[in-house]
Amino acid sequence: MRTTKKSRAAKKGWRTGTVQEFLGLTDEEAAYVELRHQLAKALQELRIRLKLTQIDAAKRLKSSQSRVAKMEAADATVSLDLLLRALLALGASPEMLARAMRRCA
Amino acid sequence: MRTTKKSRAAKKGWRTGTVQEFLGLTDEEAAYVELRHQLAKALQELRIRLKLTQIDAAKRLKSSQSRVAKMEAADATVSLDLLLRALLALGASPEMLARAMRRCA
DNA sequence: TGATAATATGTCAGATTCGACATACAAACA
DNA sequence: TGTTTGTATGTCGAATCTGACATATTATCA
Repeated sequence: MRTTKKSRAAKKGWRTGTVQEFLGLTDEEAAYVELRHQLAKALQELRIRLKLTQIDAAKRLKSSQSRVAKMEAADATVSLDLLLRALLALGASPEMLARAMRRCA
Repeated sequence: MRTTKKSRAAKKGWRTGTVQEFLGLTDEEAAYVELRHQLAKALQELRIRLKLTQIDAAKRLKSSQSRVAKMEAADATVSLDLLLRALLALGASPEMLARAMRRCA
């Protein structure tokens, strides 16, 4: 964020800070959340690149449309386990996963 | 594997092939298993680098010694989720995780 | 050798996550 | 506008995963 935006916000009385601060997450919790979001995004991008609907994807994953939607939304009821298996099932390479992880840093 | 070893094995009547072939795993199943093993190994290496016993590690992870042992053994009852959270809890960087992923390729 | 510390394995009740279904919302087009 | 297609959200019984405990196995050292 350029300082201008932050200071403008301050002038208007907005409190600024990270989501992590706001929720009081530890570093590892924040990293975990971030990781989930990066993988969820990677999954959606991969599905779209393959020109699949969520229903198509669900078939390949032997799951349901609703669960695919939740995966892509990084819903709390979706485990990293499921996210990673979904990515692999759609043909994501370990290289691709590594890149998604890197994005968390 | 250098060819010499494989051909020597053949001479002795050993059948050679990958574990994947033997178990009849699909590519994605094999990748999933490999991923688990790489992360399990990374966890053990990290714990040892920190000079922690499994009991010490269990305390930091708010878990038990037996579960830590199973994590490091990539036991079937341990999810990728738990493995990744354990790694993060011991301070593994996304960079480190990315490196472990890449080792699967 | 035996004692002690570290790690591995088996089991289980409670917690979490799963696929599935119903249904709500949103975009594209008639 | 209504219809169709794709996506999001809420719920639930069944399946899976979890920490904990007991116990076995494997070092390490006296």
